[in-house]
Order: sequence, then C-alpha cells, then structure tokens
Amino acid sequence: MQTGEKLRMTRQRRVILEELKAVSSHPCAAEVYEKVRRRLPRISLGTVYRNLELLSDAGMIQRLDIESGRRRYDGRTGSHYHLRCMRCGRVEDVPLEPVADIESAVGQLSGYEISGHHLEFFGLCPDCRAKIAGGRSAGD
Amino acid sequence: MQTGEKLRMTRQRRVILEELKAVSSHPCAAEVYEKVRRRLPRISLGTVYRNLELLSDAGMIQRLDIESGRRRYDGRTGSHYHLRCMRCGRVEDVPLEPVADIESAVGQLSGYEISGHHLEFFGLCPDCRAKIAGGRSAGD
DNA sequence: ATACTTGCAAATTTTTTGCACTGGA
DNA sequence: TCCAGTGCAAAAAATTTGCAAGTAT
Repeated sequence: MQTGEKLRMTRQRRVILEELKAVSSHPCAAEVYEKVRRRLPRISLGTVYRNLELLSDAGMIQRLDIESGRRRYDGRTGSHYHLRCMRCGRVEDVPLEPVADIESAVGQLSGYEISGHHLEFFGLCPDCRAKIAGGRSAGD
Repeated sequence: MQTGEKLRMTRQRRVILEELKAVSSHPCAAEVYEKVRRRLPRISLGTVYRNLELLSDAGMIQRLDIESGRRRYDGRTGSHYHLRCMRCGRVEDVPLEPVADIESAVGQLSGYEISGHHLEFFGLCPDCRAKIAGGRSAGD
C-alpha cells in the first residue's frame, strides 16, 4: 500500500529486488532464493521471505495470491492481469489494459470501499496445447 | 472440470456438501471441519480435506485459490466473482454478471486456450469501514 | 463381496520467528 | 556508532499420505 517506504538497502535486499525485476516469471520465495543464492551463497531462506514481504509492503514489488499453497511475487508493481497454465503452472502477464471503472460499480453495489482488483485467467499455454495435441498423453 | 463424476455418497461426503451449500461464506477446510463435526463428531480433518478435493474435481463445489496460505471452498459452482475484506478476511460474492467475452480476447492475444477466469475485488467491508471511521483504532 | 472411504497419526511443505551477531547509513 | 537486518535453526500452520478397519453399492 504505502509506496514511499524508506528501506535500508542491504546487499541481500538489492539482489532479491534485482533478480525479481529481471524475470517475467512470477517466482515463489523458494525460486527467488535459488536465483539469489547464485550471487549470495550465504543468504538464508528466512531472509528471502522477510525481504519479499517488506518489499511488498513498501510497494516495490507485488504479492500474488493466486495459488493456495504458496505465495508468488511479481517485480511489476503496476496493476495488470495474469494468465496461468493449469498444466505446467507458469504464470504470465496478460497483454490487456486493466479496467478501472468496474471498481466503483462494485463499490456502489456492495458498500465496500474497494482498493483494487485482481483478474486471473487460466487455461493451457501454447506449449502444453502442443504437447497434448501432438503426443496426446494428456496425463503428466 | 468434469461435472458428471460418479462419487459414492458416503455420510461424510454428503454432510460436507450440505454444510458447504448451506453457507454463503467461503470457508477453508478447517472451518468446514468445525461445521461438519457438529453433526459427525468422529469425522477426521483428513477426510474433510480429501472430500473437498474430490467434490471440487467432480465439479460439485468450487476451489477458491485467492489466499496464499489456505484454500477456500465455495458451494456455488457457477462462475461468479468475489469480494474480500482486507481487514477481517471475509469473502463475499459480487452482485455482478460475469463477463464472458474477455476470455476469447485474451485467448487470441496470448495463444492460450482459456478455460476460465477469476475476478476478485479487495477492500474494506462496510463493518470494518464503520469500525475504522468510528473508533479510528485501525490496528487489529 | 469388494472396492472405495474413513479415522488416525505421522510426514510434507510453506512460512514465520527467536536470537545473537553483523553491517549500512 | 547503533539499530535494522542477517543467518541459522526451531516452530507454526496447512495439507497430504499410509494403513488397517469400515461401508456403500
């Protein structure tokens, strides 16, 4: 929420942020940990978790609660939508402009004070479509 | 997906389904367990987890992956949207017609075969707005 | 009768936390 | 300097799973 937080920029924090901004996948904490570890071998998983939360709170990255078992993170902070492949699990950004005006409509109807919305599409990515069509071994 | 599954209807399964259909909240497994336990005191949490997954697979209920740490379930199976209060955590249905045609647009743009979408709004529910406005003790 | 289900408990998986030490502003 | 930040390891929290016994069809 509060976008202007003042965070002390430690080496760990910076590398986590850089690695997250560098990818367009939407990694979970463990995946960020693996990437960061290549540059800072002694970093701990706990530090990665703590920083991902702090960076989210500071508005420098975005939390993605679209899976039940694990939280994913997104280096893009602007509002945008996601597309998830139900077969391989990848999460991509949707090339579509966010709709802003539905929020006020929902606010009126519900009495809520709306502060945002998430829109997520799910289906099969091109790769998985090809695999299924070709080898027709739909099972894993 | 496959809505016509043939599930053996055990007592546990039926009660879980009934309790879930009876509420408009969107309970997690532990909450369903508590409700069901009032009618079947010896049911185990594992059975609740197993059945919620089976019922979801059979298309008789709906999985809600809108929180990172726990999965919620919805007795309504038709496509509809959700509204979550960021303060008290409640999840309600949105009184808004699902938009169907955005799916084909996204499919065209992305190359995905889209099978559905989730739209979730978040903000403050009327109760929490009142509490904050009145007592202004925004903290828990 | 016989698979499918259940209860129970242990195992997994993901995330959080306590604490003494370290390093950035 | 000095306090926020870190590494490490243990604790929590949510979910899954193995297995012997029970039950719906």
